[in-house]
Amino acid sequence: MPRRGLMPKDRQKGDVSLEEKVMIFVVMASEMFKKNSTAIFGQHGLTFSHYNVLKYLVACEGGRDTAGNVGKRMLVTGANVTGLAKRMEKAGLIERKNDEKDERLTMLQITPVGRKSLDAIREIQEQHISEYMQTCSKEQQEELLSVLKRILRKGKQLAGSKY
Amino acid sequence: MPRRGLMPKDRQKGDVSLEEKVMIFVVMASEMFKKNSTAIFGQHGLTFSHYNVLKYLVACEGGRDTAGNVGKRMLVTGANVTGLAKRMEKAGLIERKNDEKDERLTMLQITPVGRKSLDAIREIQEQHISEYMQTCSKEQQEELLSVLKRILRKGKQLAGSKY
DNA sequence: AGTAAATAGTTTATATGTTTAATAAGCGAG
DNA sequence: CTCGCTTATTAAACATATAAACTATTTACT
Repeated sequence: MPRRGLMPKDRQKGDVSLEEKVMIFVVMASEMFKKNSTAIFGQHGLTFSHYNVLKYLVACEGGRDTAGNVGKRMLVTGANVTGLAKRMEKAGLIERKNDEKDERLTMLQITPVGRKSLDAIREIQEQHISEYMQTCSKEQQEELLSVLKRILRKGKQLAGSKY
Repeated sequence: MPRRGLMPKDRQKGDVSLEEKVMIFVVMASEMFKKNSTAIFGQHGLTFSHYNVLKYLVACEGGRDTAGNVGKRMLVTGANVTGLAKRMEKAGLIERKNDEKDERLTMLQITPVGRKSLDAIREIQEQHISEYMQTCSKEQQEELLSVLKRILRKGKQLAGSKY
């Protein structure tokens, strides 16, 4: 029987390689974390995306950045940011206004309400995350982070210049 | 100044803990992988969800399982499976029919077209995944998988009996 | 200055995914 | 045989995502 590609001879067609298992579990762990986080954020009127935008903005100079940069960070297209930003503005979490120097730019700025929402969530989310991380040592966390960073960088490479 | 919770004294309020960084990168790596995979699957008329359903079904006895079990595997609610399964049936990837023994159950079964789609994607997706995994050793992959499994299990715990 | 190209966002159309709540139908224990 | 449980579907509302077409602005070049 002919063998194709890189499949080890002890792995059958229907089996799943270690490599694929790793990526499957990256995705499943992520999905589970997102769902549990969304449940927490929802109690404070935020979606997972809302939280991440706020979390990013609050770390920016003046609590503001361009729509484009937010999109890059969130790994989504510009059209997406428009809708997301509008919903967040309607919820009072951010403000949108054009940059004074470059009128093409839409600046997104976190509002006091947005900061308050983040504050309300901070402790419980830290606790939530700690639950997951209790399953591994600090050293394992460091290594996990290092590997994930390399995986993400590779992903960006593969995606080209989209993000 | 009072200190609250478990925040180490050398971390400022706006900073991100190692623990949170790990989870952020789990999510970002997952999102990036999903996007790149979706681009590949899209060339064969599949979404990321479609692929995962097919991948699961093909490993099942007779290429079939209940809608409920598929939902559990995909970490989504039943209502979601209904819509997903309908779209996949319309695309000819699966068949839906009631179980003969228990008429409550909706069995989802992969069709020859579904199998062919999977076959068409297999090699390129294996190559795609290998690209990511070239960034770390087999030993690191084993450890990564082991940690992710624990994280996922913890996530399921936290979610209760939903999945 | 004037024009072309590049950049940033928005709009539109479409598809997909998601949750909650209400409903329907079948099964099984008593 | 009927009550309660399980399973799945439906419906409504909304969030997310993409591509393609379009507007407006800036920058580079002649």
